[in-house]
Formats: sequence, C-alpha cells, structure tokens
Amino acid sequence: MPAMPDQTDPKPADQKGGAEAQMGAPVGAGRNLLFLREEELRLAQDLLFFGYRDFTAGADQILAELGMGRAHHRVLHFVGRRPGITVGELLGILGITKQSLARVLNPLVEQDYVVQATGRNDRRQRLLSLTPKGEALERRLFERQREWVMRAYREAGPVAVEGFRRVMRGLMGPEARAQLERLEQPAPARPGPPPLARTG
Amino acid sequence: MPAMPDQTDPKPADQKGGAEAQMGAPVGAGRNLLFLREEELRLAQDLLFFGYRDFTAGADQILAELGMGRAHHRVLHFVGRRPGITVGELLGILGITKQSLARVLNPLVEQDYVVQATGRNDRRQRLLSLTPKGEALERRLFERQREWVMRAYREAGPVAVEGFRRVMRGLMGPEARAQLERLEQPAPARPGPPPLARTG
DNA sequence: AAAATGTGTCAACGTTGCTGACCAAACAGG
DNA sequence: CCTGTTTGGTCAGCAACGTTGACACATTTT
Repeated sequence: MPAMPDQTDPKPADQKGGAEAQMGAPVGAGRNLLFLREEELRLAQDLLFFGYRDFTAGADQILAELGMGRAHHRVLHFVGRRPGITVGELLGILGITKQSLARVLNPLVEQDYVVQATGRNDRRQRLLSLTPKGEALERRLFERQREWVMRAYREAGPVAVEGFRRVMRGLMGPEARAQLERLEQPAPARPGPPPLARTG
Repeated sequence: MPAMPDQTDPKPADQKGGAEAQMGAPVGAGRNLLFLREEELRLAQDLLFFGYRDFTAGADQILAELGMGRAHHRVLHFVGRRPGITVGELLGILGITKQSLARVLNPLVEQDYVVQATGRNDRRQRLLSLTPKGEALERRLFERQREWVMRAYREAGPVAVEGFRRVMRGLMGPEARAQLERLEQPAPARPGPPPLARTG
C-alpha cells in the first residue's frame, strides 16, 4: 500500500456520544478552525462510500460483460494516460504488487488490449501502450463515467467542482499527490509509436 | 493539467474552457453547459481513485490488525449510525447480498462487537446495535478517518467542503441518495437500550 | 566479475463480492 | 387453523483482486 501517510494517534477529540451534533456550535470563532462535528464527518464517510460506489458502477457493468474487473480498467486508464509507461511506474501508481498486476495485465496483453514494447534506453523495460482495441475499450469506459461525472458536475456547479477537487486532493496522501502531479504533467514527448513491438 | 489549486485558482482547467475562470465571469449562472473536456474528466477519475484509496487506508490499517476488512468497518459504521437497524435495512444500504453480509456480521456478533435484539413489533427482525466494544472500535476507526478528512477539509476551506459535498452527492445514484437522506434524518427516537437481547 | 535493477512466474492464501438452494420463525389474511 | 409471505440464517461453490515469499532471467551498472 503506498500512501500510508503518517497518521497521528487517534485521540478521542470530542467524543460526547453524538448529542453535541444538535447544539449549534459558535461557528464564528475563527475561520481557520472548521467545526467538524461528528455528523459532518459521518456525512463525509457516507458520501465517499456511496459516491465512489456509484461512480464506478457504470464502468463495472461494461467490464463485467467482458469478463473483466475494476483492476483491468485501472490499467487501461493509466496506460492510456501515459503511453509507454513502464511496469514499474504502473506498479507505483496503482500501489499493488507485481503479481497482482500480472494477473490483470497478462490477459489484457493476450487479448490485444495492451502491447508491450522493449525499452530503447533500457531493454529490460516493457513499455506499455494501448492497442486500438484497448483505446476503444478505454474510451467506452471513459465515456460512461464521463456522463456520470458530467451530470454531477452540472448539478453542483463550477464552484462546487473546484471545491470537490480541492478536497479530494487533500484526501490524498503525499505519495498519491506526487503521482498525480506526474500524471498531470504532459507526457514526455512521445511522438512516434513505441519501438520494438514484442510479439510474444 | 495545472496543479496545486491553491486559494486563488489560476488554472484554465475549469469547466468552461478556462479563460473566464480568470476573468471572474458569471460562473454558474448563464452557462448550464459545462465544458467537461477530456483532461478534466481524467482528473476526476484520478482524484476519486487516489482520494478514496487514501481515505480508507488509515482505517484499513487498524482493521487489518484485528483481522478484519473494510466490510466490517462498513457494518460498524452503519449500525453505529442507526442503532436498532434491521438486517434488511442494512442490506439495502450496503447493497450486498445476505450471504456477504453474514460473513462479516456473524464474526462481529460472535466477537461481541454487535448485538442482535429481537424486534418488539416484529419478532422476526434482528435489530442490530453496537456493544460498548463495538462502539469503541467504531470510534477508533472514525477518529482515524476524522483526522484525515479534517486535514483535507482544513486545507481546502469551508467553501470547497460544501462543493465537495455537492459533487459527491451528485455522483450518487437515486437509490443511494434516498439511503443517504434516510441516514441524515434523526434516528427514530431510540432512547433506551434495545430490548430482548438474544444471547444465542 | 559482481551487484543491482526490471520483469516474469509459481504456489499459497485471505477478503469480499456473487449465485443457487434450502430452512425456520413469525407475521398476515382468509 | 391453514396458507402464503416476509425476514432472516445457512450451506456449497465460485470469481475478482489483493497479499507474501521465493525464484528465474535478462540487462544494466559498478
């Protein structure tokens, strides 16, 4: 598991059994101090549980028809985001073990969704890219989620969207933030198709 | 994608192609059509993946030490949120099958984290509640996540938090929204301890 | 030549979903 | 009272996706 940030000890900050959720706190007492009452945090837990579940539900449905799972989607997503990514980099992003990745990556290669190319600088590397077939599936999954997220974004409005992004970023650990920054930067100049396609 | 959405937002990665976000255009008013470009949606996918993973990481760690998983946490969470909840209601909230629930619920009962009480009106029902031991564990998990979320909330600011909530709500399907509404309403007047504790 | 790195693979295991089938207790209505 | 439905429990089997440990191989680096 990457991104296991240092978590301070779980001090029982203001456990009162929940009754204080009803007494309105003096909210004006300093704006850098958010009053995160019990109920507010419970709500955050609920929102993340339900929201993430339904966010993934649409793509999961498509994947299930193809005998794939969410892990396959993640590979397609991040390979499509960074064509020519190495196995090691992908492992770092996903935060799983090599064996776990192999179980989804190998079928994807065998079924012609992903191609492996030998690295030019380092021939040990296997540079991963999507095939046209893989791109098509990834796009199909993307569009499904796009519509879902678009609806939520539209309903919430631009200001809310920006807030959503800020909070989600804050929920990420330092390692994930670094990964995200790397992903957000433009891919390192990969004009042509990858070299040395490996048939095997 | 420009990163680091600090207080000011200099990045063009907004919902409308970018420029007017800097010009302070009447966002949210005139345009009901948000331009959700490719990269913006990719970012949303990334944020949800990384954010949700790291959000749960802290509690997962505690749970692993006790030989439990995320599913146990969910049961503790929702039972703690609605003491006296029936098995059927819990199934509806979690959206899993009875067998899947049984596999986590039964150990929780056996290990004295959850108690089952026979319903008064309908004696078929098993009203679930947390034992003191269960409440303690739930609170420990809660506090861990609380600190994590609190940090994100503080960094993002109150406005962002509200936006986060709106978007997450929008990501939920209609059924989940109904569940959430039910959860947000005050529990139906459950002053005393549950009746008729079932020893077996 | 030796060490480190990148990748692949085998074996075994755990958690958490699923389906299908069946059973038992309790309620509801004739 | 009898029947049908609801609520819940359970068994058996399966799949997806994560884990660890160990080992193998090619390649690069020292």
